Amino acid sequence: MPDKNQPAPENQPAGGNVEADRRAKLDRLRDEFAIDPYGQRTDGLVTLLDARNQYDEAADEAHKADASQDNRPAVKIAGRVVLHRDIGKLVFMTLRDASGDLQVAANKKLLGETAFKLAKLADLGDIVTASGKLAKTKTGEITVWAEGDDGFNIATKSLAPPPEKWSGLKDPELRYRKRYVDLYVNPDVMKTFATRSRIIKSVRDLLTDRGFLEVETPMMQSIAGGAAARPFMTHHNALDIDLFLRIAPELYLKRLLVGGMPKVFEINRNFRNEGIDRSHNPEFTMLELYEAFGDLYSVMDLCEQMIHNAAVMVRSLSLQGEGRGEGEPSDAPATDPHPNPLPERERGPVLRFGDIEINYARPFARVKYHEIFEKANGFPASDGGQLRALAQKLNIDPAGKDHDLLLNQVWEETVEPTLVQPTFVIDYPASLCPLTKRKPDEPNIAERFELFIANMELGNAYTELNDPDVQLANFQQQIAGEDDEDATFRTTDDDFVEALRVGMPPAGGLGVGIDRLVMLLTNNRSIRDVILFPLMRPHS
RNA sequence: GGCCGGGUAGCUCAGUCGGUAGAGCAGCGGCCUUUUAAGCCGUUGGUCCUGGGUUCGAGUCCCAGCCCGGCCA
Repeated sequence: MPDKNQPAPENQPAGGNVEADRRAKLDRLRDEFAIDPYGQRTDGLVTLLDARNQYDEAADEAHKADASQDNRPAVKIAGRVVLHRDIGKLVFMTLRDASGDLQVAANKKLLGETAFKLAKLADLGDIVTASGKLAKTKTGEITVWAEGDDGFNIATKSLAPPPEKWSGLKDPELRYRKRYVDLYVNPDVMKTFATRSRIIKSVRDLLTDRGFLEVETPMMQSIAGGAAARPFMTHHNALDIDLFLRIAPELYLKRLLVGGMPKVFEINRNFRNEGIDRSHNPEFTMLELYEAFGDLYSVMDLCEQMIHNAAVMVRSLSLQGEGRGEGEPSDAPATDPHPNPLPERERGPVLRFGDIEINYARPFARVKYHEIFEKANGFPASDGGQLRALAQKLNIDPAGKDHDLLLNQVWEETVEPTLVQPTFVIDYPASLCPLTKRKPDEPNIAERFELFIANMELGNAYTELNDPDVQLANFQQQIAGEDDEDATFRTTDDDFVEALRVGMPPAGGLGVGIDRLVMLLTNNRSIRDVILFPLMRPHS
């Protein structure tokens, strides 16, 4: 056994002597206990939640009354040690896995000598296995009482010093950089990402049930089209060509409609070389879908159903959680400062987002762009004089802007803050949406909607433009009209125009920001809390 | 891009008026068979983000920079 009192070695690793102490234990596991501190396959494990649910109160009571009666269920479990209480000949540990926490007791009388020594040797952060019977302690805690020669083992030694055991890992920078620690230290984080996976599955299930085909289109494109955004650039060596990471899959998905796929969708990453803030990460996940012979309204119904379904699913998850005494939204206050402003209607789940509650009952509100402007501001959107006056009051410079552009800036300032509950805004001015079909009887109105929830723009949809001549003219006008540096990235996608010449059926198209949807449904105010590894500047 | 806040032990945080760097947890050495953040005794551990400056003396004051967060555009 190494001398514990010897001075710490030189070249101490970061973490003071903690890692050195743990490396000494690693050596002991190999030399003294002859076990592999990095483990191997283990069959027959159950999750900590499953183990807890197998506890049999009657069997426990019967055994306590008469020790010769023992029908208590036995389980084999694995988990990370998050608490370790050594009281001599008895050691209590709290293990954690993705399903929850469970206490293990190592009793010198029940365990083999080696297994008991291992239990005393285990450190916070080690991944251990235990097998034994389920029984409550004096204080009523359901506990696995490890038993036998193999009743306890260290499956993976952790060398890194763990975070503080009840304050946990709080520093947001460390949480994002060391997400692998954040996930096990902060159970709400695990829950958010489990819910994220379920939300995406819910969206995917609805679309595949409706006959949509899931496809993958290029992320590396020689022309970055389908949106107005600055792309990332890269280079392919063998072909010696510059490529862009895509800013949108739109132009490829539409080519699939041309080819005869009637309903397609893609859930995948887009990349935009722009700023980072609470709602923007350079790579983010979008759903885009296209439905041949649909239009704005067909995809509106689909969008509404999709978000409603996801909210119902999340609500049911949190109700299950409440049953076990967990599952409240991560930062829900202990006492509700805004008691029940909305009754939970039979059809509609209600989910908290920050201080507000969002009711996802169908149908969502549908409002016209101009009407809601007038309602918010008290004068018609067509009134240029009042519009300019209001713009100045809002510190928006009207110089050089045409009516609709100025209107939209004022609209964003004055109307968006009112759009809290799920609301489809329709009848956008056509000049703001050059890539959208016009209403047949109102050429100044675009067949477009945007969906707002909690003041965030969540979805955007069009009746898609499929006239190749109009599309080509729009490309050319867009390039001619812009002389900022972004314009260097804009190129007419001739092949896309060629595809439209082949003929794309009339179609509805929809885009939904998946990260924002997850933020809403999991009550996280920052996109970094719903992306596992948000982009951070590298550290030395 | 602008403004504001933060960066001190592995983690969570104190640090007064500028006067030799602190606590809890973790770690290490002990004691302990029903603990719940176990407890008790002892104890190790510091590039105070970086670089300049002021000063007899800087974690603290000043300047510049880096990183993170928040608000705004």
